[in-house]
Amino acid sequence: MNTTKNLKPTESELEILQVLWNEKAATVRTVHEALSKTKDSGYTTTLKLMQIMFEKGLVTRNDSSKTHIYQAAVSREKTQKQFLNKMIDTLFAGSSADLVLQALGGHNTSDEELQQIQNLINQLKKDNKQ
Amino acid sequence: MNTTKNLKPTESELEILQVLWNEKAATVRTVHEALSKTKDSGYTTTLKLMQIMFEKGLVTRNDSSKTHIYQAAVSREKTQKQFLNKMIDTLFAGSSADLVLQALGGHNTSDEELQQIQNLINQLKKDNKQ
DNA sequence: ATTTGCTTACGAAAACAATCGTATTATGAA
DNA sequence: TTCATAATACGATTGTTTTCGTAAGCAAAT
Repeated sequence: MNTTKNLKPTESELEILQVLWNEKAATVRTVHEALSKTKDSGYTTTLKLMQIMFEKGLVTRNDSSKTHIYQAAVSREKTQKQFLNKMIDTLFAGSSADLVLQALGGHNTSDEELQQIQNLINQLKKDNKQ
Repeated sequence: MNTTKNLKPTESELEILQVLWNEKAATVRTVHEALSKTKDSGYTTTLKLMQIMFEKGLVTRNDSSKTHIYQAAVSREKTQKQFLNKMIDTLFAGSSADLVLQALGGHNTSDEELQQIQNLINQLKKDNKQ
């Protein structure tokens, strides 16, 4: 059984999670600084968002010192899967293959990446044979 | 130059577009009926949403008869690409390959679909050589 | 002609998300 | 100890999305 609530992070929450996933742990200040590169909202906005995320259980925090340290409480992979499934559902009529085709076409993908995907496909083909 | 405004459809608007893409053309009633299978909001809600979508230019409509006929004004492909890019950006740190790997793993993909993807990969590899 | 039923139009409420201003508190430096 | 700084807490505002109620129009059936 999984007690984790299945909350879909909002747009802004995703941006914050992105930073936390990269940094592993970070203060509001650090997160805000990172976000400032691409958007310009105030510090208290970031703070408030992170407090809300804490209430929702999207992040954990260590408040043993005055400056709290935050960590993501949901994994990158799980979140990716969550959004991917939603997207396949509402935008690709349930076909993950269509999504893959669309993602690969109209995009530059390096040989290296192609090889990675190739490997996975080979693996999946083998699995299908079982 | 492209005069099409680049509006990102909302969640509910996507659901409606999905129906329109499938049906090619549909009345509010038809769309609402289709949506009713998976959600339960009232008829006028669907109506209002479609009116808003009309104002935004997301759909066109033929109002020559009392019962208007709607069509999607944005293509499925263009919209897919729009969301895919956004997602790769905010959730996969810019790596479309990561997205593909995640979409293929943890999912059942038929041999047929795998073959389709395989073909595209071969094509892309060839293209990369140019 | 009147009623009935389905339609659009549209304002307004409710729900949700993002933003900020201000008060308060902890901490280290003067 | 006092002061300056930087942090949290949190209410309030603003903006956007979703929802619905109600009015008004049209058309077919009675």
